[in-house]
Amino acid sequence: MNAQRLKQVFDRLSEHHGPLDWWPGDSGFEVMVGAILTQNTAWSNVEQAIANLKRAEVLTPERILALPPEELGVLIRPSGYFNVKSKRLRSFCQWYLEQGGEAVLSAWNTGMLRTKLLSVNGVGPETADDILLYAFERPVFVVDAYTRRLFSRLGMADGDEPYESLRASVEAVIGDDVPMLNELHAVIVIHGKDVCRPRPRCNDCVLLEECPTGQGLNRFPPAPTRSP
DNA sequence: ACCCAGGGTCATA
DNA sequence: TATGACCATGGG
Repeated sequence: MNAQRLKQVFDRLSEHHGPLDWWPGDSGFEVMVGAILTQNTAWSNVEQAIANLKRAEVLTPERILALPPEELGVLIRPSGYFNVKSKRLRSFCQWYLEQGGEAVLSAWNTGMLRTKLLSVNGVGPETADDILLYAFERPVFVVDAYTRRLFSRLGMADGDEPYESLRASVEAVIGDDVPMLNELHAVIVIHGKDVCRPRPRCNDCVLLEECPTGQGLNRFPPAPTRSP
């Protein structure tokens, strides 16, 4: 990963979209719940689910566990996969309480905390890194589908590398700058939602000059297939 | 009607 | 290691 290029891309996206002040949420626990609910799901759907949890006054690990799984499913239904996510939320809350809550979890170093998060059923690498960065403010880079698409179209990555490979290459450039890691993932997501769509479509791409066709990032040809 | 969304698990080869 | 099926709602 070219350090100068990455920083240039960050600066342009940041000037245009930022500051975003992520993650939306009133507490660390709410961020964690949101990270699970937003798996492969539009955030607007997650907002409805979280609003339901708040209205029912059950947005705490104890209250969620005290809820019959079927009722939990009804509350989070707007976020999709509600049977799966109901089970995942319960697994996470049980783990969270077993571990002793947020204060105790905060005492672990980042590597240990990450390993612990990944041991929870329903918490994969991206969800774990969402939680580490946005709930615990640890210096990790979150890799998601938007990241792969953007870096791939910019020729900065293959796009289908292993998660850890892409994460490490970005962290090697950014270092332990938590505010920058926070903002970087945020602007990549917002840019992805607004402009860098799966299908060729250019709105007002701030990376216009990166595009050889002069029509914006979305008119980039598909990533070149790598030779075996 | 179709595409997409801030993934993860599990079975299979 | 690496595919593929599966999970489900809501907005454009």
